[in-house]
Amino acid sequence: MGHLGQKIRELREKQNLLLRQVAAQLEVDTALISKIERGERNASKQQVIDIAKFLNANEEELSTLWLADKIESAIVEEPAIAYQAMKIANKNLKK
Amino acid sequence: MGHLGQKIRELREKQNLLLRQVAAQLEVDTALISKIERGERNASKQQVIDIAKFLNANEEELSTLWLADKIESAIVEEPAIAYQAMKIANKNLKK
DNA sequence: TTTACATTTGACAAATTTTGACAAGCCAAA
DNA sequence: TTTGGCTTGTCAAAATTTGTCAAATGTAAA
Repeated sequence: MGHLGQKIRELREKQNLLLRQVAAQLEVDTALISKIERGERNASKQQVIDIAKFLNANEEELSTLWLADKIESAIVEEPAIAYQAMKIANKNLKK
Repeated sequence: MGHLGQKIRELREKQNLLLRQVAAQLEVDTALISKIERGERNASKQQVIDIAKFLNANEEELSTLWLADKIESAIVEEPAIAYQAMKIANKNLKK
């Protein structure tokens, strides 16, 4: 787990930014950003938006990773039936 | 939303059982079963198992619907990116 | 109509989960 | 060593979820 966190870390390091700087921008503790990057905590939707902006990243891309993490944490306990369940969920999405 | 609830109601009515009877079996209030059937509340995993047993239903089928509901509620706010996110989640599921 | 149930609804307290801060700890580079 | 960046564990506050209760609503028979 941690698609979003991995991506954030990658983006942040590529720009030589410190956790502290991202944290300041979002007005949260450094520890929280650390946890988000390592997938120990989930970011809120607003935080994803703010991070995307600060890191000059594509907001939709980050949001997609964020949602993927959410889905993964929903299915992780039930891998055997996850695929079928996603098929059902996806089908009804189209309506 | 409410794949599981719909199915439960269908099974229960086909067997001419009352909410009260299902509730008694699960040792919960009738109102809760009503809410589960109408998708107003989520059942716990254990409740899904107990209901499947009591209604002589396929446990895996009900669990799948239960998980589909969970996934749907995760993606419902982000329909535009849901498909892509599911693809990512599914990909990592295989590992 | 009344009556008798079955179901639904809304409000609520209790329980659980999530959230973010804080402080202490770790680790690598100087 | 010290320094600076990151990580970790713990905690209280906030938010969400859970199931119950009582009242409301629906329904079918008498």
